[in-house]
Amino acid sequence: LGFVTATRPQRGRKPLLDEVRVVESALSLLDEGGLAAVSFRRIGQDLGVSHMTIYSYFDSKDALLEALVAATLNVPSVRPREGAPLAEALTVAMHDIYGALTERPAIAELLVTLPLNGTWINEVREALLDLLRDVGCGDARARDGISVLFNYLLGAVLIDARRSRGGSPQAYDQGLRYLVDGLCAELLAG
Amino acid sequence: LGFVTATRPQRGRKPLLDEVRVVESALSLLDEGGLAAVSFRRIGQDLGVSHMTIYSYFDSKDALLEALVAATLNVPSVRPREGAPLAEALTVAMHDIYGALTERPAIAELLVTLPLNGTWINEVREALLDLLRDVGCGDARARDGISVLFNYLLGAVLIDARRSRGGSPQAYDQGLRYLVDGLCAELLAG
DNA sequence: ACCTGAACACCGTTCAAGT
DNA sequence: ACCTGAACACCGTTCAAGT
Repeated sequence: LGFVTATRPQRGRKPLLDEVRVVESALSLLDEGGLAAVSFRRIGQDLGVSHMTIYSYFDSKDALLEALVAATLNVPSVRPREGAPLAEALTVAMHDIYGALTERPAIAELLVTLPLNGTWINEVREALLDLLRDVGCGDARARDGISVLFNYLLGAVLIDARRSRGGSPQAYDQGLRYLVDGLCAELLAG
Repeated sequence: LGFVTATRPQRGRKPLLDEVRVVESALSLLDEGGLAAVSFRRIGQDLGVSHMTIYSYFDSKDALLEALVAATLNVPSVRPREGAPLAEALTVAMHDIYGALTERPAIAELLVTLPLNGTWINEVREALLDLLRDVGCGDARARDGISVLFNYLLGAVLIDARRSRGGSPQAYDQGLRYLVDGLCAELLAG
């Protein structure tokens, strides 16, 4: 569960919990009962503490939810690999993020609902931007490209998650191909 | 506010309200304070009735929220116009839906959160499918096409709504062009 | 620094009762 | 059929008090 926890001076009583255990409990509640099942009271019950104890680790529910998003979005392939062609690197990264969000659609809902003040979104964003900048395209163009791809990714996850009689499973790859092709053609030509 | 209300036998007391007024109140609360401001209690207060009276018009909060989505998505251009080229008709319809959702981003969130059992989503879907079928493409292919476009549309609305330092305003049209071009090329060739 | 229960201000919804 | 207030089972969060 990759998110940073500052080392503390350890004065006073030893903590019963830590941020990771709270996040794990929250994620298991999320997987079982959806977003509605994630509450400070249920987490406290799950961990055998007062629901108020959770405030020792997260200042608010929004702060906890942001940690859930960060833990989910932390996939390795968004880190740029050297030497790989642009289209392939982009496609792999988008595919992995898609996979991570498809396994936990509620996290995609949070991506939409949350204020997104946290640092994690900027990290993911910058990593993807580096993928585009490596190929020598300008900053504004790279931002538009990321926006285009991420728009499509988020929409795909959210719709596919609750598809009743929608498109086929290949529909996502099909659209992604259109976008990557059009994007790369314009980037390399311009 | 285009959604159907069945005419009733009118036995017993004359209603104080009707579904349209409830929806209007809910939408004004939504525009002022976001989704969090939409509650049966506040609507009742706004309309000068008990919060329980709202249950006379909508069986549950989800039913009310679905009506809000239906009222917002009811844009004229999704109805097929005869003689217009496919790419143009699709682009216009997508553009109008995009505009409607951009003015009320919370409705896009609802599109994501809600179960979507209602009939309205099928109507919009069928209307868009007709646009594709008019050009003679198969049913499965048409569904995939709609899925691709709608994925992108929803993602774009949700991201653009809370964009802090994202892509430029043209980013949406750019991606839409890639998708429509790729889609039409494949449809007409295959 | 961490933990706790009571209390506050909200929810949606059920119920029983009124017209 | 429509309207209502009390009550129930939940929330997140503040507060004061404990270790």
